[in-house]
Amino acid sequence: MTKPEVSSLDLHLGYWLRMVSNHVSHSFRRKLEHSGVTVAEWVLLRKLLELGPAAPSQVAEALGMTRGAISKLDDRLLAKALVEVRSSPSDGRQQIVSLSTRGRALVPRLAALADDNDAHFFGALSKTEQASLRALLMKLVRSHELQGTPID
Amino acid sequence: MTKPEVSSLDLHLGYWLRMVSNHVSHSFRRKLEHSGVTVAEWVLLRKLLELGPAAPSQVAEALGMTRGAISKLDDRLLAKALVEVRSSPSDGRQQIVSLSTRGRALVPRLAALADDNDAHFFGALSKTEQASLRALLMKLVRSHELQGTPID
DNA sequence: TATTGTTATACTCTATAACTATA
DNA sequence: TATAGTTATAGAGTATAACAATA
Repeated sequence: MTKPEVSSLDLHLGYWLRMVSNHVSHSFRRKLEHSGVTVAEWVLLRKLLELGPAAPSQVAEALGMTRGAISKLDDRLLAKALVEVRSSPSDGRQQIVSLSTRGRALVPRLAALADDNDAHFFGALSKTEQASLRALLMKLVRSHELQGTPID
Repeated sequence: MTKPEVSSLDLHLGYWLRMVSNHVSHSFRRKLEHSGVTVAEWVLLRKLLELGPAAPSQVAEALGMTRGAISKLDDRLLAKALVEVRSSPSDGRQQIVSLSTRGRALVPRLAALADDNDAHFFGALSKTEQASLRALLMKLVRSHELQGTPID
């Protein structure tokens, strides 16, 4: 027994991943503050731009979150007039959420902030390294069929 | 103008990083549940093993967290009898937190869970790819002098 | 009954800032 | 005064589960 103990104390990839990711998100949160939008809200707005008008449950599915969580976010975005909600003509239970004009105008500005944030953090890597990192992350996403962003 | 709009909608490395990291952490949280310890508590326990007996402020510094946050975590770990706290003989203000016998016994078991989790997620990558990912993350950590794990 | 969305409740994680007790 | 730690407060992010309306 050669003191195996905590074999891989500092070796967990998950640990480093979390550390880096948390710093990136934290920094992004700061950048978003000025626009009065949180990270979770940004992710939802961004997904809505991608999906177009969509039902909350569809968004929940796409983001890997619960309907309750999406409902709460929708409330906040509605209060900020960044999305619009209407009922489905075909199914009275269903709603359709879409970006408002204001929301559609805001998304590119937020995306620019995300660009800045990316540039700041990943600028420490060469273009080749950035591409490698992206490829590795995408491979993990595909391998596990990660469907969402449980922002958490 | 060739509809630049949200130029890099799906191109943000930060986005993918967050997605993967959140899934890894989420899965780890599930694994930890059985042991009655949260992710943040695990990180603190792990750091305490690394540092040995240490003052809360020292741990806060090492993890890039506030003293208030550490204080709360210490409370919880104390309630679970996983750490012990004593006053510094030399300075009445200062305290010294260390793993209890029970805590010391637990850490390797939690590390094993972290191993499992890593294996599950990063097993989708080859050994070479895992090494690349690690190297890239470490480069980012070093470049930005990330001192902590603002778990968040 | 099954499904859509809402709401009530409850955590975790963390920050900020005010406060207490030493030094 | 300055430092160590605590506490009060707040808020983001999210889950679970019970519920209402509609199908």
